[in-house]
Amino acid sequence: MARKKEKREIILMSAAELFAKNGFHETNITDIAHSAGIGKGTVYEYFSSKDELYIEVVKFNIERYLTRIRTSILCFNHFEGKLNAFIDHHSDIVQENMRATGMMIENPNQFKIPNGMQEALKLLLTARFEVVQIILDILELGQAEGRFSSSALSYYSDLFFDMLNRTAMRKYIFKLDEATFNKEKDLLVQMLVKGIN
Amino acid sequence: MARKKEKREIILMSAAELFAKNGFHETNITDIAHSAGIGKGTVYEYFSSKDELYIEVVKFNIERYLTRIRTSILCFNHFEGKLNAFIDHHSDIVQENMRATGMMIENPNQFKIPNGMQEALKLLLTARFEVVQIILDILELGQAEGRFSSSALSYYSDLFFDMLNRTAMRKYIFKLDEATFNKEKDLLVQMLVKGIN
Amino acid sequence: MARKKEKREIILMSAAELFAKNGFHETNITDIAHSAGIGKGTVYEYFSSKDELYIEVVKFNIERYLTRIRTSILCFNHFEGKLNAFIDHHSDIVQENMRATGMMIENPNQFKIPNGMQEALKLLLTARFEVVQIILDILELGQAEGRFSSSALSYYSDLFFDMLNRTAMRKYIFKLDEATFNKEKDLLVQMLVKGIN
Amino acid sequence: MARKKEKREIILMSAAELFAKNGFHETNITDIAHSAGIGKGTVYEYFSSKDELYIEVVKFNIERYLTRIRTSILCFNHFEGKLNAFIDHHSDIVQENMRATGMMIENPNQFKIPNGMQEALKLLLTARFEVVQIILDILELGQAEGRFSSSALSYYSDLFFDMLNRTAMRKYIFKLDEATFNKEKDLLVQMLVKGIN
DNA sequence: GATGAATGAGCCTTCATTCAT
DNA sequence: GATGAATGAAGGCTCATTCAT
Repeated sequence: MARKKEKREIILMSAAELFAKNGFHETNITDIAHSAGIGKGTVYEYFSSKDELYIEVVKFNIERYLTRIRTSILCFNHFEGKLNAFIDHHSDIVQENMRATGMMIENPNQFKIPNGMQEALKLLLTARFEVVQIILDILELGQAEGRFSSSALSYYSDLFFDMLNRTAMRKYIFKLDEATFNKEKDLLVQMLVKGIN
Repeated sequence: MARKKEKREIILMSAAELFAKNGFHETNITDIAHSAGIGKGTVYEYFSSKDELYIEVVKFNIERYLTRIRTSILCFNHFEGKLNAFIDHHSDIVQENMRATGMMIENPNQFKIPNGMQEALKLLLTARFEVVQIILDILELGQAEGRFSSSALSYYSDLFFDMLNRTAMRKYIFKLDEATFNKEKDLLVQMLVKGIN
Repeated sequence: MARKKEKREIILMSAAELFAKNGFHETNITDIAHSAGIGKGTVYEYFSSKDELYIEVVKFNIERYLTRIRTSILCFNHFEGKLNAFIDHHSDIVQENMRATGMMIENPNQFKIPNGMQEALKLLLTARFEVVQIILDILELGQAEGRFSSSALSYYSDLFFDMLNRTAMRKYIFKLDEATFNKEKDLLVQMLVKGIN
Repeated sequence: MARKKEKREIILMSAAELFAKNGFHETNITDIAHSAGIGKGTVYEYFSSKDELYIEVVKFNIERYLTRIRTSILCFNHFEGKLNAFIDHHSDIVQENMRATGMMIENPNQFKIPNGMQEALKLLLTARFEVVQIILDILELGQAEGRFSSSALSYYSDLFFDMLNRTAMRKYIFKLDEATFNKEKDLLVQMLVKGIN
């Protein structure tokens, strides 16, 4: 079929898709193996348990997300460029995720973690911290550019992640057309700069 | 033990606590019954299935939340008063919920819905809509008071719910002292009025 | 409601109907109580268990059947009259039972006994023995009247019960009209007297 | 242990035995698995549910019965030969079934169908129809051989199945010796030909 | 005597995991 | 390394029976 490295990745991606679409408990190993085109027992050659597989899926998703966001903002040098790139790619990822998983447009459980799975939780919290750091860097750049002054950029960065995420979700939840969505992205940036004006 | 009405409520509250603490799948009927101090079969005298019980818990939580928020803002007549009341009570509810359930302070899954439980999902989406409406009313009051002008209050109201929620969560996640938390609440309102400034 | 004696009978008849319609396991005490218009606990005032209730229902059915058959043949003095009365009343009982219970016309399980319920089984076997004795008396009368001679009337009596029962069932299974059914009753008696002829 | 085909059959036979001995409701999957020498979950590898397993057992029993009866009468060319072969094999099957299942000799519930299991009921009714057809073929052969004349062979065939079945049951219920049983078989055929003589 | 709320034993079924091939 | 048949723990749910009122 493929080399060891590749088969592991196939399982990981199949699992990522099914976990995203159906959640942890509603996804079973048989389905994952079937979706990956391999035998049930083979999953256990690469992952020691369903829990571990889930952890690896979380890691995989986080890595993919961070890599993409970081790459996307790399080629911009200024505040606005970086911020827009961040917003656009985050929105795209939300969109792709929803399309790929056929996720109910209204489903707010994108980042659901099975209770008690502490390790996955820690990974996600750490990842959020890293994302917020990226945002903070952008905001500090904006401040250096004189767009605004604030001694609370750390707080605002944290908040901004939720604001952006909600803005991206809104597009799909409310089936906004591109123009309206762009308007909302502007409103989001505006809010940073001068509040609800 | 108690009258019929009361026992239903006892089950509901035990279930609410366990579902919140451990999630739907990790909570079993035996645990709920045990926690409610009753026999397993008794749960089925009041709720026809685990799913139905879950739905009722969601309804119960929503009702409790909305009633409390609505009551709390009722006695204020102006923008700032209502907004602060909303913020304070939402924060308190988050705090109480976390204390009551012994929820891992880092747990972001407060509003997790088991996959496929469409009815619970709808309830939650409707509830969010109602909360956002409450926020919108407050923002419109602020606008009437001349605090700001905007033709996008609807969008900002939606966003504000996440901003506030995150602000409330931060207090417990980062174990902020009261002073710092109050500072962040101020920053939140400030952001509305004049952006990151 | 009624005197003790009467309430017992109400339960018995409700149970008889439900057991006949749905079988032992598919009938529960709640349904019986409801159908009898009393509380669930009250059933246990009159019958010590579901099993005992079932036994009593079997006794009740047997008694009713035997009484009716015996009464019906009493007023006839000769072979043919008694035999026809027996056939007609047995058929009527089968029919009534089916109507009363809304029994699937194709259901062959009229006399189903829950496995392991030895006492009910014994009652039914004893009852069959009594019915066969009634048939034997009639056949012996026929022999005394010179209709046929046989040293094996005991065997034939036993067989005759099944033959008659099947003949009665056929009417409902195949939805035979009255004329055809009467023809088959004639064929049944004929067979006794001169075989398939 | 055995190949897939064989294990399915082992489960089927264990289930057939237990269902026959104890009935549907008094037989649980754990017992079947234990009796088949396998784990409980394994049953569900071969049958999707207890109901399906029951249906398959009914099919299995019918198939076995029909095959055997058809084979046994095949090598006889004349009425009496075929009829006796039918009678003998039916009796043997009743006997074996009773021995194999340790069935209470008095148990009349051989063909009991759990209420509401419509599919099993249909299978059994169809099977009876096929058996009666076999009997009809034999009787028509007898008529062609001039043993008797009748325009109601269809009715008599239907009746004959019950007559024969009762004759076979009598042997075991009343613990008849071989001679008496043979006498009764003769009486049965005689009855066809010339009635209770 | 009458009631029905409470109970828990028992059963079907699922599914993560193992292991012989 | 790959497989999937086999397993049994675990959980939702039913219902006969009890007992306090």
